[in-house]
Amino acid sequence: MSLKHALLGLLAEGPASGYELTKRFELSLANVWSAKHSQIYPELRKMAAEGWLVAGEEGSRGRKEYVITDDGRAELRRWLVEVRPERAGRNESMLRVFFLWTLDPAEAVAYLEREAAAAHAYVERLTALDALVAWDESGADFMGRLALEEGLLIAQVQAEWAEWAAEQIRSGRDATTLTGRRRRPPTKRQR
Amino acid sequence: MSLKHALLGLLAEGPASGYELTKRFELSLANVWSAKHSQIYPELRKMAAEGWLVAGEEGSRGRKEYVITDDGRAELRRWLVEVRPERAGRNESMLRVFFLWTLDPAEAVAYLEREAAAAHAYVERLTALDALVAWDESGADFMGRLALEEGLLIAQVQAEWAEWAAEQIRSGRDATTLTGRRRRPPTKRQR
DNA sequence: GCTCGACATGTCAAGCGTTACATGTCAAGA
DNA sequence: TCTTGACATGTAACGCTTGACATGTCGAGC
Repeated sequence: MSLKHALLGLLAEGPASGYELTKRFELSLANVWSAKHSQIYPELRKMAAEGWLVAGEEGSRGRKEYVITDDGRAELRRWLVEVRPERAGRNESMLRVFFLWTLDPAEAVAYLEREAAAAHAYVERLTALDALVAWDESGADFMGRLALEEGLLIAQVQAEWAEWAAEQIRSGRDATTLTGRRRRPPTKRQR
Repeated sequence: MSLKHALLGLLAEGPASGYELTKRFELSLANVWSAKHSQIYPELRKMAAEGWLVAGEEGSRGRKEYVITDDGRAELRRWLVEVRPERAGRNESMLRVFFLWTLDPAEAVAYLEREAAAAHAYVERLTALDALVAWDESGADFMGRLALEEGLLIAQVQAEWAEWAAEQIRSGRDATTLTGRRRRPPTKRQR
Protein backbone atom coordinates (compact mmCIF):
# COMPACT_ATOMS: atom_id res chain seq x y z
CA MET A 1 0.00 0.00 0.00
CA SER A 2 3.03 2.30 -0.08
CA LEU A 3 3.29 2.59 -3.85
CA LYS A 4 0.94 5.56 -3.83
CA HIS A 5 3.10 7.26 -1.23
CA ALA A 6 6.34 6.44 -2.98
CA LEU A 7 4.93 8.11 -6.08
CA LEU A 8 3.78 11.12 -4.07
CA GLY A 9 7.26 11.40 -2.56
CA LEU A 10 8.94 11.30 -5.95
CA LEU A 11 6.50 13.80 -7.42
CA ALA A 12 7.09 16.11 -4.45
CA GLU A 13 10.52 16.77 -6.01
CA GLY A 14 8.88 17.94 -9.22
CA PRO A 15 6.58 16.90 -12.08
CA ALA A 16 7.40 13.66 -13.84
CA SER A 17 5.97 11.15 -16.28
CA GLY A 18 5.18 7.51 -15.57
CA TYR A 19 8.21 6.54 -17.58
CA GLU A 20 10.53 8.72 -15.53
CA LEU A 21 9.03 7.46 -12.30
CA THR A 22 9.59 3.90 -13.47
CA LYS A 23 13.27 4.75 -14.02
CA ARG A 24 13.50 6.21 -10.52
CA PHE A 25 12.32 2.89 -9.10
CA GLU A 26 14.94 1.07 -11.13
CA LEU A 27 17.75 3.40 -10.12
CA SER A 28 17.73 5.52 -6.96
CA LEU A 29 14.99 3.55 -5.22
CA ALA A 30 16.01 0.09 -6.38
CA ASN A 31 17.40 -0.92 -2.98
CA VAL A 32 14.32 0.17 -1.13
CA TRP A 33 11.21 -0.34 -3.21
CA SER A 34 10.29 -1.72 -6.58
CA ALA A 35 7.45 -1.16 -9.03
CA LYS A 36 6.96 -1.97 -12.68
CA HIS A 37 5.44 0.33 -15.27
CA SER A 38 2.44 -1.97 -15.51
CA GLN A 39 1.57 -1.03 -11.95
CA ILE A 40 2.68 2.59 -12.07
CA TYR A 41 0.62 3.80 -15.03
CA PRO A 42 -2.75 2.65 -13.68
CA GLU A 43 -1.81 3.84 -10.20
CA LEU A 44 -1.08 7.37 -11.44
CA ARG A 45 -4.49 7.50 -13.05
CA LYS A 46 -6.14 6.40 -9.81
CA MET A 47 -4.21 9.03 -7.86
CA ALA A 48 -5.25 11.71 -10.32
CA ALA A 49 -8.87 10.60 -9.92
CA GLU A 50 -8.34 10.88 -6.15
CA GLY A 51 -7.20 14.48 -6.60
CA TRP A 52 -3.61 13.91 -5.44
CA LEU A 53 -2.16 14.63 -8.87
CA VAL A 54 -3.08 16.46 -12.03
CA ALA A 55 -2.01 15.30 -15.49
CA GLY A 56 -0.59 17.84 -17.93
CA GLU A 57 -1.41 17.59 -21.63
CA GLU A 58 0.34 14.97 -23.69
CA GLY A 59 3.82 15.74 -24.93
CA SER A 60 5.68 14.02 -27.72
CA ARG A 61 5.47 10.22 -27.98
CA GLY A 62 2.35 10.35 -25.80
CA ARG A 63 4.31 11.48 -22.76
CA LYS A 64 2.05 12.47 -19.86
CA GLU A 65 3.44 14.52 -17.02
CA TYR A 66 1.89 14.47 -13.56
CA VAL A 67 2.07 17.27 -11.00
CA ILE A 68 1.40 16.77 -7.29
CA THR A 69 -1.48 18.81 -5.81
CA ASP A 70 -1.83 20.31 -2.34
CA ASP A 71 -4.07 17.37 -1.46
CA GLY A 72 -1.29 15.08 -2.62
CA ARG A 73 1.27 16.85 -0.45
CA ALA A 74 -1.09 16.70 2.50
CA GLU A 75 -1.55 12.95 2.01
CA LEU A 76 2.21 12.40 1.81
CA ARG A 77 2.67 14.34 5.00
CA ARG A 78 -0.15 12.46 6.74
CA TRP A 79 1.45 9.16 5.77
CA LEU A 80 4.86 10.24 7.04
CA VAL A 81 3.81 11.66 10.39
CA GLU A 82 0.63 9.76 11.28
CA VAL A 83 0.96 6.26 9.87
CA ARG A 84 3.37 4.12 11.87
CA PRO A 85 5.49 1.90 9.64
CA GLU A 86 4.89 -1.75 10.36
CA ARG A 87 7.88 -3.84 11.39
CA ALA A 88 8.95 -6.00 8.47
CA GLY A 89 6.49 -8.86 8.24
CA ARG A 90 8.59 -10.98 5.94
CA ASN A 91 12.27 -11.72 5.76
CA GLU A 92 13.08 -14.62 3.49
CA SER A 93 16.72 -14.92 4.45
CA MET A 94 15.87 -15.16 8.16
CA LEU A 95 13.15 -17.67 7.37
CA ARG A 96 15.71 -19.88 5.69
CA VAL A 97 17.92 -19.82 8.76
CA PHE A 98 15.12 -21.45 10.76
CA PHE A 99 15.27 -24.47 8.49
CA LEU A 100 19.03 -24.89 8.13
CA TRP A 101 18.93 -27.66 10.75
CA THR A 102 17.47 -29.89 8.03
CA LEU A 103 20.81 -29.76 6.18
CA ASP A 104 24.13 -31.38 7.09
CA PRO A 105 26.20 -29.05 9.29
CA ALA A 106 28.76 -28.64 6.49
CA GLU A 107 26.02 -27.57 4.08
CA ALA A 108 24.58 -25.14 6.58
CA VAL A 109 28.02 -23.62 7.05
CA ALA A 110 28.45 -23.33 3.28
CA TYR A 111 25.06 -21.65 3.07
CA LEU A 112 25.96 -19.08 5.70
CA GLU A 113 29.31 -18.39 4.12
CA ARG A 114 27.61 -17.69 0.82
CA GLU A 115 25.25 -15.34 2.63
CA ALA A 116 28.21 -13.59 4.21
CA ALA A 117 29.85 -13.22 0.82
CA ALA A 118 26.61 -11.83 -0.65
CA ALA A 119 26.36 -9.30 2.17
CA HIS A 120 29.97 -8.25 1.64
CA ALA A 121 29.31 -7.82 -2.07
CA TYR A 122 26.32 -5.67 -1.27
CA VAL A 123 28.43 -3.53 1.04
CA GLU A 124 30.86 -3.04 -1.84
CA ARG A 125 28.05 -2.10 -4.18
CA LEU A 126 26.63 0.49 -1.81
CA THR A 127 30.08 1.87 -1.02
CA ALA A 128 30.80 2.26 -4.74
CA LEU A 129 27.42 3.92 -5.24
CA ASP A 130 28.08 6.34 -2.40
CA ALA A 131 31.39 7.31 -3.97
CA LEU A 132 29.89 7.60 -7.43
CA VAL A 133 26.96 9.87 -6.64
CA ALA A 134 27.59 13.61 -6.90
CA TRP A 135 25.76 14.46 -3.69
CA ASP A 136 24.48 18.00 -3.49
CA GLU A 137 23.18 20.07 -0.60
CA SER A 138 19.51 19.38 -1.29
CA GLY A 139 17.27 17.82 1.33
CA ALA A 140 16.51 14.94 -1.04
CA ASP A 141 20.20 14.07 -1.40
CA PHE A 142 20.68 14.44 2.35
CA MET A 143 17.96 11.91 3.11
CA GLY A 144 19.09 9.67 0.28
CA ARG A 145 22.56 9.51 1.71
CA LEU A 146 21.25 8.84 5.23
CA ALA A 147 19.18 5.96 3.86
CA LEU A 148 22.17 4.60 1.97
CA GLU A 149 24.17 4.69 5.17
CA GLU A 150 21.48 2.68 6.94
CA GLY A 151 21.57 0.05 4.22
CA LEU A 152 25.32 -0.11 4.52
CA LEU A 153 25.30 -0.58 8.29
CA ILE A 154 22.69 -3.31 8.10
CA ALA A 155 24.55 -5.18 5.36
CA GLN A 156 27.73 -5.01 7.42
CA VAL A 157 25.98 -6.46 10.43
CA GLN A 158 24.45 -9.21 8.31
CA ALA A 159 27.87 -10.16 6.99
CA GLU A 160 29.34 -10.28 10.48
CA TRP A 161 26.40 -12.21 11.82
CA ALA A 162 26.60 -14.82 9.04
CA GLU A 163 30.31 -15.34 9.70
CA TRP A 164 29.70 -15.68 13.40
CA ALA A 165 26.80 -18.10 12.86
CA ALA A 166 28.88 -20.24 10.48
CA GLU A 167 31.61 -20.40 13.12
CA GLN A 168 29.09 -21.50 15.76
CA ILE A 169 27.97 -24.40 13.59
CA ARG A 170 31.53 -25.30 12.61
CA SER A 171 32.51 -25.58 16.25
CA GLY A 172 29.61 -27.90 17.02
CA ARG A 173 27.63 -25.68 19.35
CA ASP A 174 23.90 -25.63 20.05
CA ALA A 175 21.32 -23.17 21.34
CA THR A 176 22.53 -23.61 24.92
CA THR A 177 26.21 -23.04 24.23
CA LEU A 178 26.49 -20.08 21.83
CA THR A 179 29.63 -18.04 22.28
CA GLY A 180 31.15 -14.70 21.57
CA ARG A 181 28.18 -12.83 20.24
CA ARG A 182 29.41 -9.34 19.59
CA ARG A 183 26.51 -7.73 21.39
CA ARG A 184 26.85 -3.99 21.02
CA PRO A 185 27.34 -2.05 24.25
CA PRO A 186 24.01 -1.13 25.89
CA THR A 187 23.03 1.69 23.61
CA LYS A 188 23.95 5.11 24.90
CA ARG A 189 21.40 7.68 23.98
CA GLN A 190 23.11 10.66 22.46
CA ARG A 191 22.73 13.70 24.67
CA MET B 1 6.41 -17.78 -3.04
CA SER B 2 8.07 -18.90 0.18
CA LEU B 3 4.91 -19.91 2.01
CA LYS B 4 5.15 -23.41 0.56
CA HIS B 5 8.71 -23.69 1.81
CA ALA B 6 7.94 -22.26 5.20
CA LEU B 7 5.27 -24.93 5.58
CA LEU B 8 7.67 -27.63 4.41
CA GLY B 9 10.23 -26.42 6.94
CA LEU B 10 7.74 -26.54 9.78
CA LEU B 11 6.46 -29.96 8.74
CA ALA B 12 10.05 -31.22 8.58
CA GLU B 13 9.97 -31.06 12.39
CA GLY B 14 6.98 -33.37 12.49
CA PRO B 15 3.36 -33.80 11.38
CA ALA B 16 0.98 -30.94 12.12
CA SER B 17 -2.48 -29.64 11.28
CA GLY B 18 -3.26 -26.39 9.51
CA TYR B 19 -4.40 -24.96 12.79
CA GLU B 20 -1.11 -25.77 14.49
CA LEU B 21 0.89 -24.38 11.59
CA THR B 22 -1.15 -21.17 11.80
CA LYS B 23 -0.16 -20.88 15.46
CA ARG B 24 3.49 -21.39 14.57
CA PHE B 25 3.29 -18.41 12.24
CA GLU B 26 1.73 -16.32 15.01
CA LEU B 27 4.31 -17.36 17.58
CA SER B 28 7.81 -18.61 16.74
CA LEU B 29 7.82 -17.30 13.17
CA ALA B 30 5.99 -14.02 13.81
CA ASN B 31 9.14 -11.90 13.46
CA VAL B 32 10.13 -13.50 10.21
CA TRP B 33 7.11 -14.51 8.20
CA SER B 34 3.36 -14.29 8.41
CA ALA B 35 0.46 -16.25 7.00
CA LYS B 36 -3.23 -16.48 7.85
CA HIS B 37 -5.25 -19.67 8.07
CA SER B 38 -7.21 -18.58 4.99
CA GLN B 39 -4.02 -18.90 2.99
CA ILE B 40 -2.58 -21.91 4.80
CA TYR B 41 -5.47 -24.37 4.42
CA PRO B 42 -5.75 -24.08 0.63
CA GLU B 43 -1.95 -24.12 0.31
CA LEU B 44 -1.67 -27.38 2.24
CA ARG B 45 -4.19 -28.98 -0.12
CA LYS B 46 -2.17 -27.79 -3.14
CA MET B 47 1.03 -29.13 -1.63
CA ALA B 48 -0.61 -32.50 -0.96
CA ALA B 49 -1.78 -32.55 -4.60
CA GLU B 50 1.83 -31.81 -5.58
CA GLY B 51 2.97 -34.86 -3.60
CA TRP B 52 4.97 -32.91 -1.01
CA LEU B 53 2.63 -33.85 1.84
CA VAL B 54 0.14 -36.53 2.70
CA ALA B 55 -2.97 -35.88 4.76
CA GLY B 56 -3.83 -38.26 7.57
CA GLU B 57 -7.46 -39.14 8.29
CA GLU B 58 -9.62 -36.60 10.09
CA GLY B 59 -9.33 -36.46 13.85
CA SER B 60 -11.78 -34.87 16.27
CA ARG B 61 -13.29 -31.50 15.34
CA GLY B 62 -12.34 -32.18 11.73
CA ARG B 63 -8.63 -31.91 12.49
CA LYS B 64 -6.47 -32.92 9.52
CA GLU B 65 -2.83 -33.75 10.05
CA TYR B 66 -0.27 -33.41 7.28
CA VAL B 67 2.98 -35.38 7.01
CA ILE B 68 5.88 -34.32 4.81
CA THR B 69 6.93 -36.81 2.10
CA ASP B 70 10.39 -37.56 0.72
CA ASP B 71 9.49 -35.37 -2.26
CA GLY B 72 8.60 -32.61 0.18
CA ARG B 73 11.95 -32.91 1.97
CA ALA B 74 13.75 -32.90 -1.37
CA GLU B 75 11.94 -29.74 -2.41
CA LEU B 76 12.81 -28.03 0.90
CA ARG B 77 16.43 -28.97 0.44
CA ARG B 78 16.44 -27.79 -3.15
CA TRP B 79 15.01 -24.44 -2.07
CA LEU B 80 17.60 -24.04 0.67
CA VAL B 81 20.68 -24.95 -1.31
CA GLU B 82 19.83 -24.05 -4.90
CA VAL B 83 17.54 -21.05 -4.80
CA ARG B 84 19.39 -17.83 -3.97
CA PRO B 85 17.38 -15.61 -1.65
CA GLU B 86 16.64 -12.30 -3.29
CA ARG B 87 17.86 -9.16 -1.53
CA ALA B 88 14.93 -7.47 0.16
CA GLY B 89 12.94 -5.73 -2.54
CA ARG B 90 10.90 -3.58 -0.21
CA ASN B 91 11.67 -1.72 2.95
CA GLU B 92 8.97 0.71 3.96
CA SER B 93 10.89 2.40 6.74
CA MET B 94 13.85 3.14 4.43
CA LEU B 95 11.46 4.39 1.78
CA ARG B 96 10.07 6.89 4.25
CA VAL B 97 13.54 8.24 4.98
CA PHE B 98 13.85 9.25 1.32
CA PHE B 99 10.91 11.56 1.71
CA LEU B 100 11.66 13.12 5.09
CA TRP B 101 13.06 16.20 3.34
CA THR B 102 9.44 17.18 2.66
CA LEU B 103 8.92 17.74 6.40
CA ASP B 104 10.27 20.53 8.63
CA PRO B 105 13.67 19.52 10.06
CA ALA B 106 12.14 19.38 13.56
CA GLU B 107 9.46 16.98 12.36
CA ALA B 108 12.02 14.83 10.59
CA VAL B 109 14.05 14.67 13.80
CA ALA B 110 10.95 13.71 15.77
CA TYR B 111 10.20 11.02 13.21
CA LEU B 112 13.68 9.52 13.50
CA GLU B 113 13.58 9.63 17.26
CA ARG B 114 10.33 7.71 17.25
CA GLU B 115 11.95 5.18 14.94
CA ALA B 116 14.89 4.87 17.31
CA ALA B 117 12.53 4.32 20.22
CA ALA B 118 10.63 1.67 18.25
CA ALA B 119 13.88 -0.11 17.42
CA HIS B 120 14.92 -0.01 21.08
CA ALA B 121 11.56 -1.43 22.10
CA TYR B 122 11.99 -4.22 19.58
CA VAL B 123 15.44 -5.00 20.99
CA GLU B 124 13.84 -5.28 24.42
CA ARG B 125 11.14 -7.58 23.09
CA LEU B 126 13.64 -9.90 21.45
CA THR B 127 15.91 -9.86 24.47
CA ALA B 128 12.99 -10.81 26.69
CA LEU B 129 11.98 -13.54 24.28
CA ASP B 130 15.51 -14.93 24.23
CA ALA B 131 15.52 -15.08 28.03
CA LEU B 132 12.05 -16.61 28.17
CA VAL B 133 12.54 -19.48 25.76
CA ALA B 134 13.75 -22.76 27.24
CA TRP B 135 16.27 -23.43 24.49
CA ASP B 136 17.20 -27.07 24.07
CA GLU B 137 20.02 -28.77 22.18
CA SER B 138 17.97 -29.49 19.05
CA GLY B 139 19.05 -28.21 15.66
CA ALA B 140 15.76 -26.33 15.32
CA ASP B 141 16.37 -24.40 18.54
CA PHE B 142 19.96 -23.76 17.53
CA MET B 143 18.91 -22.14 14.24
CA GLY B 144 16.04 -20.35 15.92
CA ARG B 145 18.38 -18.75 18.36
CA LEU B 146 20.86 -17.79 15.64
CA ALA B 147 18.03 -16.11 13.72
CA LEU B 148 16.89 -14.31 16.85
CA GLU B 149 20.40 -13.04 17.34
CA GLU B 150 20.45 -11.67 13.80
CA GLY B 151 17.19 -9.83 14.39
CA LEU B 152 18.63 -8.38 17.58
CA LEU B 153 21.81 -7.13 15.92
CA ILE B 154 19.90 -5.52 13.07
CA ALA B 155 17.45 -3.80 15.43
CA GLN B 156 20.38 -2.45 17.45
CA VAL B 157 22.02 -1.03 14.36
CA GLN B 158 18.74 0.51 13.27
CA ALA B 159 18.36 2.23 16.63
CA GLU B 160 21.89 3.60 16.48
CA TRP B 161 21.49 4.70 12.91
CA ALA B 162 18.24 6.56 13.65
CA GLU B 163 19.85 8.39 16.56
CA TRP B 164 22.85 9.31 14.45
CA ALA B 165 20.62 10.46 11.56
CA ALA B 166 18.49 12.60 13.88
CA GLU B 167 21.65 14.22 15.19
CA GLN B 168 22.83 14.97 11.65
CA ILE B 169 19.59 16.81 10.91
CA ARG B 170 19.58 18.56 14.28
CA SER B 171 23.04 19.95 13.60
CA GLY B 172 22.01 21.28 10.21
CA ARG B 173 24.16 19.10 8.00
CA ASP B 174 23.58 18.01 4.41
CA ALA B 175 24.69 15.18 2.12
CA THR B 176 28.12 16.76 1.64
CA THR B 177 28.90 17.29 5.32
CA LEU B 178 27.83 14.14 7.17
CA THR B 179 29.91 13.41 10.24
CA GLY B 180 30.88 10.65 12.60
CA ARG B 181 29.31 7.73 10.87
CA ARG B 182 30.22 4.79 13.00
CA ARG B 183 31.46 2.76 10.07
CA ARG B 184 32.52 -0.62 11.29
CA PRO B 185 36.17 -1.51 10.79
CA PRO B 186 36.82 -3.09 7.36
CA THR B 187 35.45 -6.51 8.05
CA LYS B 188 38.00 -9.06 9.11
CA ARG B 189 37.13 -12.48 7.84
CA GLN B 190 37.29 -14.99 10.62
CA ARG B 191 40.11 -17.35 9.85
C1' DG C 1 16.04 5.62 -46.44
C1' DC C 2 16.34 2.21 -42.90
C1' DT C 3 17.17 0.19 -38.72
C1' DC C 4 17.79 0.03 -34.02
C1' DG C 5 17.34 1.33 -29.44
C1' DA C 6 15.54 4.38 -26.10
C1' DC C 7 11.32 6.67 -25.17
C1' DA C 8 6.55 6.09 -23.83
C1' DT C 9 2.08 4.03 -22.55
C1' DG C 10 -1.06 0.60 -22.07
C1' DT C 11 -3.84 -4.20 -21.02
C1' DC C 12 -4.49 -8.80 -19.13
C1' DA C 13 -3.98 -13.13 -16.62
C1' DA C 14 -2.32 -15.27 -12.77
C1' DG C 15 -0.44 -15.62 -8.21
C1' DC C 16 0.06 -13.93 -3.62
C1' DG C 17 -1.95 -12.07 0.61
C1' DT C 18 -5.56 -9.94 3.71
C1' DT C 19 -10.16 -9.27 5.51
C1' DA C 20 -14.47 -10.69 6.29
C1' DC C 21 -17.84 -14.03 6.36
C1' DA C 22 -19.30 -18.70 7.71
C1' DT C 23 -19.68 -23.03 10.22
C1' DG C 24 -19.17 -26.49 13.48
C1' DT C 25 -16.90 -29.21 17.81
C1' DC C 26 -15.42 -29.92 22.35
C1' DA C 27 -14.11 -29.09 27.30
C1' DA C 28 -14.30 -26.31 31.37
C1' DG C 29 -16.63 -23.77 34.55
C1' DA C 30 -20.71 -21.28 36.33
C1' DT D 1 -27.51 -27.23 31.75
C1' DC D 2 -25.69 -23.65 29.49
C1' DT D 3 -22.38 -20.54 27.99
C1' DT D 4 -17.97 -19.37 26.57
C1' DG D 5 -13.66 -19.76 24.44
C1' DA D 6 -10.25 -22.46 22.26
C1' DC D 7 -10.06 -25.74 18.64
C1' DA D 8 -10.63 -26.45 13.72
C1' DT D 9 -11.65 -25.69 8.81
C1' DG D 10 -13.34 -23.50 5.08
C1' DT D 11 -14.94 -19.75 1.12
C1' DA D 12 -15.21 -15.27 -1.34
C1' DA D 13 -14.06 -10.64 -2.54
C1' DC D 14 -10.67 -7.49 -3.07
C1' DG D 15 -6.11 -5.33 -3.53
C1' DC D 16 -1.22 -5.69 -4.72
C1' DT D 17 2.45 -7.30 -7.80
C1' DT D 18 4.58 -9.56 -11.64
C1' DG D 19 5.26 -11.11 -16.33
C1' DA D 20 3.77 -11.31 -20.79
C1' DC D 21 1.75 -9.25 -24.52
C1' DA D 22 0.92 -5.12 -27.35
C1' DT D 23 1.60 -0.75 -29.67
C1' DG D 24 3.56 3.28 -31.30
C1' DT D 25 7.23 7.50 -31.65
C1' DC D 26 11.47 9.65 -32.29
C1' DG D 27 16.52 10.44 -33.05
C1' DA D 28 21.08 8.72 -34.26
C1' DG D 29 23.94 6.41 -37.18
C1' DC D 30 24.70 3.57 -41.21
